[in-house]
Amino acid sequence: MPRADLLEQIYTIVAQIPEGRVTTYGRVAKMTEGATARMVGSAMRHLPDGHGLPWHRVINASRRITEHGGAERQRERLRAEGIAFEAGGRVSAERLWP
DNA sequence: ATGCCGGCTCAGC
DNA sequence: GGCTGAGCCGGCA
Repeated sequence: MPRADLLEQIYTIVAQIPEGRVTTYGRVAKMTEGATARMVGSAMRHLPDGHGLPWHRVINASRRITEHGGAERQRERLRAEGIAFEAGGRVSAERLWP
């Protein structure tokens, strides 16, 4: 599967995450045909402005926000959608999107 | 071609 | 739950 197609699949999947729900890099990766969690993370990082994708709804397998440049922004966006963080900065498992 | 690093994961302790 | 190491992927130097 060519890299461009995987990227397209990643975008399509991320675009489907409902508001107020989250999913993980690994889950998104598994829904594609061959992408790895790292590729998903990389894809999210290089998103241009105004893409409209809910990149903030993608968190790591520990159900936490991976520390990086825009981590703060991501946390705020999620909170704005009504997503609460449990002790340890974790997102409730019920918020996970299949 | 070679090597290193990444918004990651998972198996093993 | 925390720490470590491998994974064998793509992008970039």
